[in-house]
Amino acid sequence: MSRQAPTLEDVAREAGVSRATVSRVVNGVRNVDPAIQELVRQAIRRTGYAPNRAARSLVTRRAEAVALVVSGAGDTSEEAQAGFAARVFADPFFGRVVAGIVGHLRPRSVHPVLMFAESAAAREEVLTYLGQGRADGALVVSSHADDPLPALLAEASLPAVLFARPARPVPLSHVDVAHRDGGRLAAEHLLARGCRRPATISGPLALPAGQERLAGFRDALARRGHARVPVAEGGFTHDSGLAAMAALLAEHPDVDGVFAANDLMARGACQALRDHGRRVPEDVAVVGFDDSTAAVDRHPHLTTVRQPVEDMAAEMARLLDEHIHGTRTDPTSVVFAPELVVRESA
Amino acid sequence: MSRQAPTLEDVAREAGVSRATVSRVVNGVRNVDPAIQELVRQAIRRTGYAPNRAARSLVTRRAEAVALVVSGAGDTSEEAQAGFAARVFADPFFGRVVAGIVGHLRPRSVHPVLMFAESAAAREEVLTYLGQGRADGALVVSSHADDPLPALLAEASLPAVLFARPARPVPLSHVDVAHRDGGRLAAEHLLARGCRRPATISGPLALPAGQERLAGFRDALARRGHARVPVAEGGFTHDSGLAAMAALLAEHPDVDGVFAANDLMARGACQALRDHGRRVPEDVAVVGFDDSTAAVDRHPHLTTVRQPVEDMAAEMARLLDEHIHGTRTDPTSVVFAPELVVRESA
DNA sequence: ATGAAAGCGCTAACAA
DNA sequence: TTGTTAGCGCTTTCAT
Repeated sequence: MSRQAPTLEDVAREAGVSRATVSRVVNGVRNVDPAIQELVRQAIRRTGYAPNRAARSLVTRRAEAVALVVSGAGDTSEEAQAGFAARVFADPFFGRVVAGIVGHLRPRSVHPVLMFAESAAAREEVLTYLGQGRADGALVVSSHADDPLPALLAEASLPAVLFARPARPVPLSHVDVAHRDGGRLAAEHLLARGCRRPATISGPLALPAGQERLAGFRDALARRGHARVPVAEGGFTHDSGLAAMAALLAEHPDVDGVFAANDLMARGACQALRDHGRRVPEDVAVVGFDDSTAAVDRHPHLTTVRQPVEDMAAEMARLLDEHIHGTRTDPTSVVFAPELVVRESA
Repeated sequence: MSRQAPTLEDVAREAGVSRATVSRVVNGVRNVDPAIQELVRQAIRRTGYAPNRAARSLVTRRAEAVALVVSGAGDTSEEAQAGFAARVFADPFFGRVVAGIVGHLRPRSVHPVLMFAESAAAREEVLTYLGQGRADGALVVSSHADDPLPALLAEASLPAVLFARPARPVPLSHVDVAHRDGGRLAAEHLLARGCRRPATISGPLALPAGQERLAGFRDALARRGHARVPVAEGGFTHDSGLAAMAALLAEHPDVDGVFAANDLMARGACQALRDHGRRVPEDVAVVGFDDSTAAVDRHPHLTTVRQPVEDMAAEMARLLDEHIHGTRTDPTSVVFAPELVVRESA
């Protein structure tokens, strides 16, 4: 709309040097006389020059941007799409992912482009976007077990890194947390505080995260003599946690400890427990998973298995960097250790 | 990393026409013989051609991307930054904004680049980013009353549209909801269902939204004979709502209706109420504001004043479009009507 | 209706 | 150390 933006040429003229020299100081390439460097810097300041990124990208073949794609599964209609974005963002987990990614990207001045891939058309769009070179690679967070996007990305050999191991193997790097260890941590804590009748609200068993948190919890309990542990499957949402807890209570009114496979469900469990006249943690101890904002956004603050999400997300970004720059070519998986955070609920 | 991407030139050779012709069919410019058009389309398919966006942007001077900036106020440190992103995303409100924006942007194949402007350095980055032409304009959502970004954007005459009227006037377009009308709706509903002792938990009074929702509520009540209404100021968070409700209860144990200036605080109020042995809505009716996911993510589902956030966000994107394309030059404000949604809590 | 050709602003050989 | 120059892939007059 406004004034015509100054170009390298303008700065060069202003400083009385060539375009190439200006380009060199802009890009911090050495072999430039300090005096001239200063001259150029002043000219840049005077002209208010800012490098045109399209021009640069055209020659460097790099967008300095990555797609941050939030991926679903189905062939959702336009209607459902709006809800999809809202739902994803409602998950307190996602904010930490973004924070971790931005933390890594920002110092490198690369920026995340937000994309949703909840339908076939949307997935196609992601591929096109990357194909056009508008982003150098993709960071993908799937919300479903059978998300087709990772495979598509791999097939097109586009640089991409996933959050969490996909349900079926895909030759793509990913980061994850040691879910089994997390389940174990929860079990041991419950036992250590004296629980005799532990139960669990698992995540969706179609997801590796759901299976493994459960397996870790069960194994640790089995090793300590609890062969059969009541399980109710949840869907990682508040309501499913509430319902699962109610079901558990109906079958086993004497439970005194619950491990919920995420914080949202733990919150739901707390509410169900209160609705049934049980105090947390006096009557029933509750351990969550994630350490999301949901863990401390109301009382009782949740004792929970912390996933170092920010670190994991930063590592995703780092891996993607390496794939983009060709420093790493083989798919790699980096697994982080969970950590028990003891608060009020157990 | 992989195969060299095909260019216009390649397609042209393949189809036996000139680059210009291929460009024309790619961009849907008429004046191209239908037969040749088909020929070119086939060549495109065969080669798997995808236009290089950097090259296109270089000549069109358009990035086909907009910055979606979430803006704070202070001069926050790096440390606090991580928390900032997580906090913003935790607000169920933000997901709807994103959904509305993406709904408008996607059909036009423009994409949102996520940026946080919570510190002076980060704000500078936003300006640079736009100055470099990496995005054509900015959609900004401020979380604080004294956010300096809008003024900076206006000063640099960069295309930008705000969500909500800024606390101090800035020559930038924005969308908003009629807060006063919303407050009035809440008051009338409470009265209509028989409340005799209404009170309110206001938003931060530094924000126009805080002031006006309160003013609308008060005015409507005053007109119906309730001259003095108990008010507790909250901070739009769950905890502040809980605390405010507790304070209200301490001073006025007989309240029978509460208008909370957003859903998060309404949830906090519900919890405080329950903690004090009051049933919702039997003993105390609660009305929220926003109709965010928080309104229905647990029981009782909230009766609330719905802000048509998706529509507002879409309108933001539309306005920005117009500013970018020069179809609109003067700052404009578009105000949406709120709507009462009656559910369980009142 | 189609083609030829001139750039858009930048980087990166290559020369000097 | 600095300058010259050749593109990067695309759109867009201007001819034809």
